[in-house]
Amino acid sequence: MKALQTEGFSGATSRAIGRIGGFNQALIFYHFGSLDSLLVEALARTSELRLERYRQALEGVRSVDQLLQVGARLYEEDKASGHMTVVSQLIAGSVNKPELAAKVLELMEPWIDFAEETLARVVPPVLPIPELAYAAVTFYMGVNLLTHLDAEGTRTDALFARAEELAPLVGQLLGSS
Amino acid sequence: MKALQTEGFSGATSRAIGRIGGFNQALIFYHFGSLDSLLVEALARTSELRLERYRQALEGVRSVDQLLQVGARLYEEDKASGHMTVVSQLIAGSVNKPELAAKVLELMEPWIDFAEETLARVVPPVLPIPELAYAAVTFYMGVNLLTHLDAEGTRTDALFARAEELAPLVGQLLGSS
Amino acid sequence: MKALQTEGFSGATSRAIGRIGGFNQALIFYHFGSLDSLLVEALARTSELRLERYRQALEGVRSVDQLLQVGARLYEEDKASGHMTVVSQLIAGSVNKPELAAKVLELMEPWIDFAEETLARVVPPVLPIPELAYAAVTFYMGVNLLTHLDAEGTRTDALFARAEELAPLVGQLLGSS
Amino acid sequence: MKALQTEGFSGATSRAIGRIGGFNQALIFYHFGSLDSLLVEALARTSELRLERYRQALEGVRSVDQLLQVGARLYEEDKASGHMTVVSQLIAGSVNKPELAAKVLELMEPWIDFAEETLARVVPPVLPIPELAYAAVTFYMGVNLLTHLDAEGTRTDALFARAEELAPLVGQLLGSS
DNA sequence: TATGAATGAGTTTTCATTCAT
DNA sequence: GATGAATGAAAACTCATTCAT
Repeated sequence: MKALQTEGFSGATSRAIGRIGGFNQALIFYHFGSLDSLLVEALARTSELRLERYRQALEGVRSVDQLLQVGARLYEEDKASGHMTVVSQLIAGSVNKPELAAKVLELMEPWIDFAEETLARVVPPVLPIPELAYAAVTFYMGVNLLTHLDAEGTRTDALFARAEELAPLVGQLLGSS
Repeated sequence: MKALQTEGFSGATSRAIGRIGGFNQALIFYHFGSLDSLLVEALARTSELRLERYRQALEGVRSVDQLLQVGARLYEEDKASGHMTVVSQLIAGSVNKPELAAKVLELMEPWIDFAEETLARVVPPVLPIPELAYAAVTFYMGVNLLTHLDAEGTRTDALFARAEELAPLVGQLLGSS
Repeated sequence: MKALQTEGFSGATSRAIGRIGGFNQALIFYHFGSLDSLLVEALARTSELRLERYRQALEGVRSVDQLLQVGARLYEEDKASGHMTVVSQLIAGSVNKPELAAKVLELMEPWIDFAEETLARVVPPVLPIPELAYAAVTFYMGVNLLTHLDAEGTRTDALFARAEELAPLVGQLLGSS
Repeated sequence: MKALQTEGFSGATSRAIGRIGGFNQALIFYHFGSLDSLLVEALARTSELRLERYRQALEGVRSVDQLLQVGARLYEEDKASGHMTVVSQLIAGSVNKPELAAKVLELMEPWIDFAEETLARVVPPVLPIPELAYAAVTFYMGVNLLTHLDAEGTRTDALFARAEELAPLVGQLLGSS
């Protein structure tokens, strides 16, 4: 994960990973068979850990208002832990690697399901939950992708801040429908 | 652009580009000095062309309703032309290349400005236009990134379809605020 | 010559020479046929010019004393004009290029002859003039080669200074034999 | 060393070295990091070996006479072993490579010291030992440089032969001062 | 005379992966 | 489990040279 963060997908070579992790590069192949397998495994682990954390953090949430507040905190964690970079780098890096793409897609499914479950608790049922969930995930991918460009994260931070501010209004709007 | 689409950032090597374009790979360095310069140039060109197209397509738009309708069409064009892949691949590929990242960021600015101008015409002024614009661009980056995972584009297509459907409702909601 | 000085033999490429001289690299091939021909030509010209200058400066010299004094001045000129680097770089660069080596050798001959003529006027005839001349040229090649290592030339300068100082002594010694 | 001898500095490419040595060129980078490091290492080793040999061969020497005799034999060894070419090629090749030049210079220092020590034992103390030592090293660099031009070494051989012949005379001359 | 574009072979270096130990 | 060495393919980039204009 550290390698993906600092070197990007095309820089996350076996040598780089070995150097960063302080071990022999051949171990990657001994334990994982191939570089891509290691990367997928890294994605799988961080994905599972984060999903668990999301579940726990959002289980009590019942309003858009709360959702946005807790979401902002989770976003900070994702950023700090490097989870974000792993996700966006692997997605981007999977363009010409069908097997990698397939596994990434597979790991994305539980997130879409989770988004649906959560939104179902929070949003009036008139709204199309599946599409909304996919939109939320899509948006979050954009956040992932832009994270390193928007270096200090000022703009995205501002976004979340503003969203929290407006949350009551949104809740009201949706509630009124 | 074709190389980025079919091979991804890490596969868009000078050899691959030369092969796909049917010319000697050394020409890339003769004309552009480096691979990255070529890629940035490709991004700059498609970005400019698409922005021009967006301007023309959205200049008459005055409602969220219309915006979503025209937006769905523009999205289809972006996808078909390969513009999307260039964008997401270069952003993702710029993680460990500060100069590349800087240039990509530079090329993104006019889009954010454009999003602000457009939203200002379409959305009630109570809403925070700058944040909304950045959110829109972020969301679109997510769309770019997921494009190749969601191979036939079914899910994202569904998203746009649903959005168009709901556009009047959104307009009503916002209008009522 | 400037290219050989600043870039060395292996860096004196057609592109580098064109850039430094401010002309199109293809001109080298138009006018000289090949890179090596250009380099040989450069050596030939500077060699001829310097030999002419040496002849004129040393024609009146009749003692070791004077020879060392004038020699020190000629050495300074060689260094400043870049003549030295051209010589040493082309000799070194000719290791695996027989034709180049042959031409360089050819250009060296007049210098050996000239050294013999000059020494014959200056040194007692008991001494083996041809060997002494070759030794002088050899020594001077060493000076050429070391010039860029001994950056400010302090050590070689000290050598010449000391030699001038001791010249009368040497003259005496040789005269007494 | 063989590559430097047969191909010269600009021809001592990783491919050439690998081919001549009968190993994969990538090994150069695995073991030495860069081509230049390999070359410097080669110089360091031959330099150390030869210096050791020089020390041992010259330790008992107490007269110019003997010095020239032993020197001629050491010169033959230097030529046969390829030590000469390595030295001159690396010096010449370091023109536009400051780090290489620095390391070459560093490796030359012990030789100058050694020359001083030896000359101090052999030459009357009236003479300026440091300058004489530097002159000796400089001369020997010239010998190195000219070695491949003067293919069969006839002229330089003659030089040494003549010097041995004249050694007693020189000793006498110096002794008389 | 001069130029910009083009080329194929070359450069150093890095890659993922294998393998003997 | 772990390591250092090894490999062949490929990376970005540069080379001398050619050629049409």
